[in-house]
Amino acid sequence: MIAIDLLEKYGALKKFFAKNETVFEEGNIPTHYYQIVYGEIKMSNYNDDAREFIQGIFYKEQSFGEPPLFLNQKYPANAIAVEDSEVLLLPKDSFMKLLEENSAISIKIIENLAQRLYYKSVMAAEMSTQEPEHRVLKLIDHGIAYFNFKKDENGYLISFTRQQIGDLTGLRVETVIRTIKALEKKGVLKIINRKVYR
Amino acid sequence: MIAIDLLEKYGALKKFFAKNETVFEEGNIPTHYYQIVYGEIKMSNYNDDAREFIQGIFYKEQSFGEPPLFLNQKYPANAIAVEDSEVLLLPKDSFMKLLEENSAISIKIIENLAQRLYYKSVMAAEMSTQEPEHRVLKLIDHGIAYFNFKKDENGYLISFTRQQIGDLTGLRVETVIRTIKALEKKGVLKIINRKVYR
DNA sequence: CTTGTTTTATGATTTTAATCATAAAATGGA
DNA sequence: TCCATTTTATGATTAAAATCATAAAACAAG
Repeated sequence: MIAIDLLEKYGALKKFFAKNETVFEEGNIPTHYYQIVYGEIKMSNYNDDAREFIQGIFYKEQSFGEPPLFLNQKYPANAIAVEDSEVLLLPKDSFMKLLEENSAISIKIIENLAQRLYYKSVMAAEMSTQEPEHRVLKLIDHGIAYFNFKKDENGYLISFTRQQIGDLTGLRVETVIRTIKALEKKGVLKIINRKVYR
Repeated sequence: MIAIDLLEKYGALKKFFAKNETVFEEGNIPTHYYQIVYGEIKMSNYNDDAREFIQGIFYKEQSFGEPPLFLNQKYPANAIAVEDSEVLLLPKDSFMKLLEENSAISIKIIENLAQRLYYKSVMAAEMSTQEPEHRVLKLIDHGIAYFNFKKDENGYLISFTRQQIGDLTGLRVETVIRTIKALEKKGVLKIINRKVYR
């Protein structure tokens, strides 16, 4: 999102998070702007009986956790490293100073938030009113456009586990497995040794 | 959100929308920034079998429909006047010019988008993993904080119909009615001649 | 290479909200 | 004021996804 050297000019420091390590927790008050150098971070909630809902998955060059930072509100979800990752941390005050002094960055932040809001709007409508096949397909098609899925001779490889798809769509693993099978039967996607292609 | 005189300085014009009139439709390409002078506008989707999902309800001084405007993407939902309303329309080019020349407004836009993203995040987690009582209560408590619910001697009057609560939470009217009854029995809210108080 | 964990898989059963049916009360236009 | 529509309401039934149980395949860590 923001150029690394610009962030460092304002005092951002790199921090390493091992796989499964927590970056911040639900309920914490935000203190920093976070931007991934490399790796993969997920933001998720756990409900009363430990069921997970994944708010989003973020990859290199992407930022996360800004909304509560701007609002002085508690984090609504946890951020956890899905794999070994390096993240740039910039203290809030320095970040706000950076924004003030670089107006082009504000537009970038706006576009980024707008993009995430757009995704949430589309998925919210899907999750509330559509059946599993529709929901899973929408998530996959969104993933192709915005996550880093790679294309090969079989099509786009959907690099999510069935559990992750479930946690992103609010469905159970078994339902996702059965739904993906049904979608394959309909010919809208392929399963080649357990991997899903679209 | 943005001062009316500033908007008008950049060429914004007022437009009247009668109750139930459409402001814009899902699939349209955005051309203007919209800000409500007075009235009430809802944004919502209809799924394949005409079931509605309300993305949000907006009141005076609030703006709506910005995300796709910034992204040059189609509107993901319809905007309809819930009651007679007056809306300020500013063409996209003028709006972007306004933003460039008034950096403080960018921060306001960021905060507004952050707020809406925060709401969507919380509701998405609720809708995917929580039971009806939890979902309805979360919506009501959010409404108290961010919609214009009025407080009197009985508590906050929840000025949503049961149908609207259903369309905002992804539940059916009958389920909402039964859920509200159950919540009343538990003492977490009151029903005084069919009106809900919290 | 072995072992523990995660991922994918399938069948049977249960639960819960949706659906269907019906109606009284309230509201809003004409 | 009357009539059509919307809102709230309740009971019975159904459908669909969750849950439960179990296991093979794949993967990761030591």
